Amino acid sequence: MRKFAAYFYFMENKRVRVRFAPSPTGGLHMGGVRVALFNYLFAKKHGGDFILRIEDTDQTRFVAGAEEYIINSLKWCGIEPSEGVGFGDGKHAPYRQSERKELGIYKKYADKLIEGGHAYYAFDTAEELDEMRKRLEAAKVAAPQYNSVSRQNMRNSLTLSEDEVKKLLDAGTPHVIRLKVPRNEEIRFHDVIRGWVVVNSAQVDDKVLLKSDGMPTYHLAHIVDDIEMEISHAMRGEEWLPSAPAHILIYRYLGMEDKMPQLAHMPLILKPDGNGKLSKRDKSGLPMFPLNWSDPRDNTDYVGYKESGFFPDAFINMLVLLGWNPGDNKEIMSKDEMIELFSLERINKAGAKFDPEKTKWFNQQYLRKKSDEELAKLFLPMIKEKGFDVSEAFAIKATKLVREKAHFVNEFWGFGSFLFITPDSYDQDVLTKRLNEQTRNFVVELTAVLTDQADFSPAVTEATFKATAEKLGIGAGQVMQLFRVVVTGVGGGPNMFEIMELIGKEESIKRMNLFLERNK
RNA sequence: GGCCCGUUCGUCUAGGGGUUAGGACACGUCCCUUUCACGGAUGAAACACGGGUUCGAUUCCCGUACGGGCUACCA
Repeated sequence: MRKFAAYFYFMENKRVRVRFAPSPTGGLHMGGVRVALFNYLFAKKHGGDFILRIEDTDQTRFVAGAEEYIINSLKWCGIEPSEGVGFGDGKHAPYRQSERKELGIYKKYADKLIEGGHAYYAFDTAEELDEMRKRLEAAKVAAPQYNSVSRQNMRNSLTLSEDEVKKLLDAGTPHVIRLKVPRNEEIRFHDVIRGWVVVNSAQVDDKVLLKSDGMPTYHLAHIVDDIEMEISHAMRGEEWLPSAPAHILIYRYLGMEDKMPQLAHMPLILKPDGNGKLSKRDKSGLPMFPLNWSDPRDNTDYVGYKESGFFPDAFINMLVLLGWNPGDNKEIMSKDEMIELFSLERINKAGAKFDPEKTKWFNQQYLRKKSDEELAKLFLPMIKEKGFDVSEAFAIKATKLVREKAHFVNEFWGFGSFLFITPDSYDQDVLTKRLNEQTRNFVVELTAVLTDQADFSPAVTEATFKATAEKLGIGAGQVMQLFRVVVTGVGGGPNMFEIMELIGKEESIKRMNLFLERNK
């Protein structure tokens, strides 16, 4: 408990404000959705704010349409920010970093660090940096990087004279601003999920804070924005853990450690087979994106969960349990229940492999909870697409029959096309096994009896079926599957007598006669 | 390579100094059922390894192994 003392202290004193801050460099991957989800749940749980900030500081990687895709994805998932790009500006607008850069917000902080002696100008060209790295590698330096040692041999405001620096600056020489990381200092920080983490500053490089195009890097930008937007908790992927010490230093040098959010580095989602971080090219057969995404960079179309027939609630339910659990054995949770049960302390440390099978199971669970009416609304357009103009009432009855074994609504047609189409072929295995003179006679007899029967309700037709079998001295079980093939063409499916009721007497009799004609 | 993080059934996980190590997915068997599915029952299946600490370690500590992440004027 002791380890969370600081955290609880924080909670009592500051309004919870969290953010999801993706870069518009491509479609929002399901790993990103999960980070957004955890932020959202935490904000809702504590009655706080959830902000969408767009971190578009890398102009070379900007992808048109990515921002809109992110917004649409969050909407579909029901993870709606209360503030930010696409969700209504709050008092901290703008929420796009490129726009904030125009306002000079980041430069101000970078200058403050320079003034304090904690950052410096560096004029090195890409070639010079490359050369440095090669030199260090050749010298077998364990960690070749721009740091307290190597910067002494580079062209920066720490090695150049004041006059030279001024001259270069006045001449508009391209330059960056780098963080001046101390040579040997223990940097200690607390992570809500991982506890205390200690890193020596010798491992941290002199990170670029402001790029030569005037844009801030992530390192500077997110800190400035988190301070200005009064972020209370910074939840992000584990891939940020190694740069967290540099971030601690920046807060410290800015004199704003008191404004630093609580850090929470979340475990990554791993590939289902083999190892490694889940990637957009995963071949598990399941989507990696919430919505269809056409990537302009590689000209590839990626299918989405939505278009694959997933319910958004099932999707986020699956996601929330990758690295978090409520502590009991509860697995199926509504969004409100997730909010109620969510806590940062119950997030795991280890990465979680994504399981496609279980993902499908979640969708099945949600499908089973929906009414025939709800599902029929989704099924009806698919029926019409196949060219069958049936009533909603018919679709509801069809849904009732075909829903049982389905994981997805888009499987309905495959499980019950015979409800709409008169079969033109029959399961040969069943015929080989079950069709003989005696059983064919049974079909002849049953057809005759049913033709004269007005009441086609399941109970009545079933009784007739059994009575006819008994009369001919055949067990009902002997002819049931054959009869199923007669009417539907296939050997499995929903209750036969309910199928007959739905397709109606006329169609049923027609199919039986058709079968007899085709199998003399 | 260096640094950081991690390691309970195949997978997601609960648990935590003394437990028959629990649940879920998937898999096997049985029951229910005209079939499939659902449901029910049941089976197989895990504390990475080695040292400590301790009366006792899966749980705490240290190593090792393995896995992951980072190592850009990308986020």
